[in-house]
Parts: sequence; C-alpha cells; structure tokens
Amino acid sequence: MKDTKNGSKRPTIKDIARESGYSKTAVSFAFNDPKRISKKARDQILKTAEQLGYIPDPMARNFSLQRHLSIGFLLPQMVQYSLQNPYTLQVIAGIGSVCEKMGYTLTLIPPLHKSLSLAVRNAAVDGLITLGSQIDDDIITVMQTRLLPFVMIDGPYDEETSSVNIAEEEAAYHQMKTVLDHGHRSIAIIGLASATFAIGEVGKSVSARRMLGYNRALGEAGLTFSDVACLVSECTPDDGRQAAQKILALPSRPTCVVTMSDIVAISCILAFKEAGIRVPQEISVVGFDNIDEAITITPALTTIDQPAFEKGRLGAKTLFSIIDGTQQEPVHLLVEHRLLLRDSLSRI
Amino acid sequence: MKDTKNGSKRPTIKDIARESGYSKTAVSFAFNDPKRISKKARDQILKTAEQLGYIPDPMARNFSLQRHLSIGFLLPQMVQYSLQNPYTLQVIAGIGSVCEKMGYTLTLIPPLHKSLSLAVRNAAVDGLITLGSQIDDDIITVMQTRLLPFVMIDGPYDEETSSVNIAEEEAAYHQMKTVLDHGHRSIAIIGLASATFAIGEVGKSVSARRMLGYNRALGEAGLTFSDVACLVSECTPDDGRQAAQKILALPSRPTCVVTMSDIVAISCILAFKEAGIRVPQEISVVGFDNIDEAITITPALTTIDQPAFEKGRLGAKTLFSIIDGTQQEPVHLLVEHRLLLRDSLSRI
DNA sequence: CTGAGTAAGAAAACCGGTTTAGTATCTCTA
DNA sequence: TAGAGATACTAAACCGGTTTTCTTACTCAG
Repeated sequence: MKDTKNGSKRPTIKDIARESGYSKTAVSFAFNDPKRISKKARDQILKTAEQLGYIPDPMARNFSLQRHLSIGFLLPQMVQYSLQNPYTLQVIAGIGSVCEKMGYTLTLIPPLHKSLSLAVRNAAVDGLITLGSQIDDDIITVMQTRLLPFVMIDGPYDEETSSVNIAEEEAAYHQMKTVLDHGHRSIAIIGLASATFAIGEVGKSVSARRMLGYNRALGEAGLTFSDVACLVSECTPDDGRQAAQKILALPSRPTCVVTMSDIVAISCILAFKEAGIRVPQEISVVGFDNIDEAITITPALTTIDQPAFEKGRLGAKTLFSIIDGTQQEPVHLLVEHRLLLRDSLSRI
Repeated sequence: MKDTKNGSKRPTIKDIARESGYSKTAVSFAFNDPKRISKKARDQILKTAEQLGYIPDPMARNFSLQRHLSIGFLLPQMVQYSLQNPYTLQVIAGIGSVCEKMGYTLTLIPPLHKSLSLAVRNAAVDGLITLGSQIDDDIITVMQTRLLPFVMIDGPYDEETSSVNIAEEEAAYHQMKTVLDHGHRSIAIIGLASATFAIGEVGKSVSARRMLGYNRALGEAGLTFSDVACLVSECTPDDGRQAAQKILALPSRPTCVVTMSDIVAISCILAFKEAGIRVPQEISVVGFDNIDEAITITPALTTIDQPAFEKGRLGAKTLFSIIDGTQQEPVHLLVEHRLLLRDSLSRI
C-alpha cells in the first residue's frame, strides 16, 4: 500500500487504470464482471490495485448504480428517548434482522435541527420506515415528492400508504373494558402527546383510533370522556412523571390510570410509590406495549402486548418488496395484540 | 408537483434549469448560496422547483461534496443478538446522541455475508465505530486502506488506533479478587468466545487483558488457571445457557461462576434455577457490564458496572474530532468502572 | 479467400449535484 | 471617459465509479 502520485489521497479507478496500463473500463470489469476480461489483464489490474491499496469508493459506486444499499429508520423522538425506549428498540431490531438478510445497512435518522421533514429531505437511503404518530403531512409529502418508498408503523392511517399496525381501536377498547370490568369508575387517561380528545372527526392517528376504543368502552359503562380525567404525555420517563404529578394534584384522585404506553405507566408507578401511594391498592395503573420492564417492575404491569420485533420485521419486509417492485399496491398489515392481566390492576 | 418531460422520474437540477430558464449553477446557488444570485432569479427558480416537485438528490450532493453525513457502527454480532444486547444498545444510544447534535445519521452495519470486513469495504460512511473484540487485522487493514477514520470501543488494544475502554485488567482483577475474598476456591470462568487462556504473550483483546487480571488475582490466592474450569461462550443467551450446562456436567461443581458478560451470567442464573440449583446458596454467579436486567433479576447480579452510554458518547465525540481534523494523534480514553456487590455472590 | 461473428478492450457518456473559471454588463472613480 | 471593480450569470470541469458504444484483431465457416 504505497502512495500514488496524486498527493496522499486514496487511489481512484483512474490511478489503477494508468498504473496497470489498462482502461477504467477494464478495471471496473476486473472487479465486477471478471468474465468480460482476459485473465492476464485481470491479474495485472488486481495486482496493481493491491499494491496501491485501491478499494472502490462505495459512494461513487452507489451513486453510479443509483442505489444506497441502506434503508432508513426515522427516529420518532430525540435520540436520547427513542434509543432508550425498549419498544422502539425492539422494532429496530426487527427491521435490522431483515436488513442483515438483504445485505443492507440500517440508517438511524434523528430529527435535523429538530425537524423530521428536513431529515427526510436529506436522507441518503433507498426507503424509509417510520414509527409512531409524529408523522405529519409535511413529512409524507417529502417522502412522496422524493418518490421514496416508505412504510409506516403505528402511523396515522392512510389508505394510500403501506402500514403495519395492531387493531388500535380494538386494543384500546379491550384495555379500557378490562379496567371497567374490574369495577373502576373514577379513571384518568394519559394519552400520547399527539392525542386529541375530540372524537368528532374520524381520527387518523394512533391516539385518535385508541380514543374511539376508549369512547366505546366508556359508553357501554354509561360514561363519557367528560367523566374521566384526560391528560397527555410525551412517551418519556420525565413526562410520564409529570403526568403522574398532575394526577396526584387532581381534586379527587382516580382509582385507575389508563396509559397509552408502558414507559408512561411505569413512570407513574414509580412516582406513585415515591409519593407513598400503594399500587394497586390505592391506585391501579395499566399500560400499553408490554416492554420487558413491564414484568420485572413491582407490581407487574397489566398491559396490552404488541409484537414489536415482528412489527419491525414485517415493516422491513414490506418495504423491501416495494423497493424491488414486487409490491405495487399499498399493503396494510395487522398484527395480533393481547391483554396481559397482571398485578398493577386491582378489583374494586 | 406535475410531471417533468423526462418520463415519470424525479426532476433533476437540469430540469429546473431548463424550465426556469436559468443555468444549473444558478439553481445550485438558489438552494445553497442565495446571496450569490438576484432575488428575481431566486424566486423564479424556487417557484419552478416547487412546481416540479424538485428536491436535490442527497446522494448526488454528498458525492459531490465528498462526504456522507453519516457515521457507521459496526455491529459486533448478528443483528438478532447485537440489537437485543442492552449493553450494545446503550453504546449505540450514546453514539446516536452525538450524531444528533452534529446533524449526522447513524448507520448500523451488519456483517455482509457473515463478513465484517466485507461490510466495512462497502460502508458508505464518514467514519466508523467498532465495539468488542471481533475486530481482526483484516478489518483494521480495510479501514486504514480506505483512510476511514475509526474509533474502537472495547477493541483489541493498539497504540496507533483511537480507543475507548475501561481498565480491563484492573476490572477483571477486581472482579476475581472479590470472588476470592468471599472465600470461593472452586471457580469456573466463562470467557468471551474470542478468549484465549494462553497467558504467555501479551494479549491485545479485551479477553486477553481480563485474563491478565484474573491471573493476577488467582496468583495472589495461590491459584493458577489450571485450578479453575475455563470455558468460553458467545455473548448470547443461547450460548450462555450451553455454557451453564457444561458447568453442571463438570465432575465437581464449582461454587462460583465468573463471567465476562451479564448476558451470559443471567443465562447461567436462569439455567441453574431451572435445574433446581439455588443461586447463590449452591452456586454464585458474577457478571460484567451491569445491564438493566442485572438489578431486576432474582437474585440481583453482582457485576462490574461500565458506563455504556458514556463509552458510546465519548467514542463518537472522538470520531468527530478526527473527522474534522481537530484530533491528529490517536487518543486512548479510559472510563471508570466499579464493582457492584449484589445478591448473586455469596460468602463461603 | 472472404465475410460474419466474437473476444478484448478503449473512448465517451452518464449518474446529479458543486465549484472554478470566465464573460458580459453596469457602476463608480480619477 | 477610460479603467477598475462589482454584479449576475453561464459554461465547463469535477467527484469516482458504471455502462453503452465503438474499434480492432482474431476465429471460423463457406
């Protein structure tokens, strides 16, 4: 690996061509299509490449071949939170397992200057997977304008866009109904930050779909949203704790807190315990996602289990089938959820 | 966003130039250096771009500017294991937090056709961070040949290569000495898969350095490696369980198992419990890393705590300072470790 | 012996941007 | 009123590969 003439920079295909006495074309063939060239030429070229320490520039190749060999995962929140959230990490692992099989890398894309759509504009990938409800029309427009294939996991529902989801409304109904069946009537709901409690228009976000389920369950018990305390929280430990504080500050304390994420639920449990309130004797908590900690925390968390790894895997498989042209029409995958009854929910 | 003439493909800078009546240069300036161009021209160009749905191709930009705006993380194992390993995930989170600040993406690079060095040849990144001891000379040669800046975390020690580590020998010494101080004399060691129990030559890998520490501690207690059972295991739950089975099959069961990773340690605890053996009453287990599960498992795991997130963060910071030229010479960072005494180690 | 077909390789176009070098016009100063 | 300098823009080179097109020499069948 000695220096080439061009300063101390890496040798290019041109250098190898010159030094070996062949053309650029020949060098390219030597590496990519050996049959197209004589053994003598190939040997000479590879020897020269070896001597000069030549490795074809991946970006130049990819650019020329109009591909990236990488798919992107749009981090739904700041890295600090996204990559500490076990649910998100399981989804990433699922995506990664497919990438590995396909010989692709997985590019984690954080917001750029706090902007997701800016990050999407600049993303050097063959396709994108999004997670969660932070995906607004702006972002979708950028992906469509770039003609970038994408799959949304837990995203806002859209006929024309491939997606992977659980039956959100059904799951939320099931979650709330279980709480009501346990006798609770004084309830607080902590929605995702993007949640809206206006049921009027048909909601497209995960939050909105879950709200429909909550509404139905409450209705069957003769309640409406005005009978429950409605809060929202980012899906972070800090925000979860703040929500817990707000609940403790309510004029009358609810007997059960229904959350849309285990992260928030667990933060609540911790906050309640620190405030000297016994869970579930004085207040019940139910979660959503079934992250690993849900079963190790005391009391073990009653929650909705959703197969995070599988969601990632299916999302990635779908994305690849769009990229390679196998899949032309949008697909909408539904994966199974189930309610796990554990200690954090008590009967009243 | 209507179609351009060139079929149904995305418009390029050339299309915008033609349609707007200006040159490619003008279009480029309109996007990147507005001051260089008249307001009239800029408005016309941006209007045309908007109408045609033009977004500059990130790869073409990056290629032209000879940069990637991404750094790579070389996954030490199959995705299935790497992205399920909490220690690795914490390191990734640390790296990601820096990438976010710098406006870079983080590319997770799985082995390509089982080959890490092949993956490194093809990686489209501005720099690489490696984790663990799987890094052989082959891989290092590729990175050096490509003139790709890189930082090794927990890697084989090398004067000329920037690195982030704990004082491995010291930590291992501390771990083993604690076991010996608790009275254990019948000990099994489960090393990392790459471990070698030959102490002769100065080891460069993490395993080798830890072995020196073990050797020293054992020596002070009047023991040598021939007095302990020496096994190796990949850092996966499956392999950890296999190692546990081998220990149970030994002619005389040791009173303590010393592992080089919590993943393995926890697998052992689970395997032992399933075999009806009480931990720590009948057998003690100590780990290494202090992953989250170490404290939630019963019995809580005695282990060496190392700051995974911080390692990732420092590794990334170092890499960026090499990339931007601030850092010329290799740096070798040492971060603090500490022993956490918990229930899985009993006194004998 | 000739013409078709093939093998080996070179030249040039291309991927889609950025940037350097250069041109024409306009403005200001001496 | 000529010359210097600034302004606004264009043409062409460049990043490092791949690929299409073309040339030349060789092979073989008729």
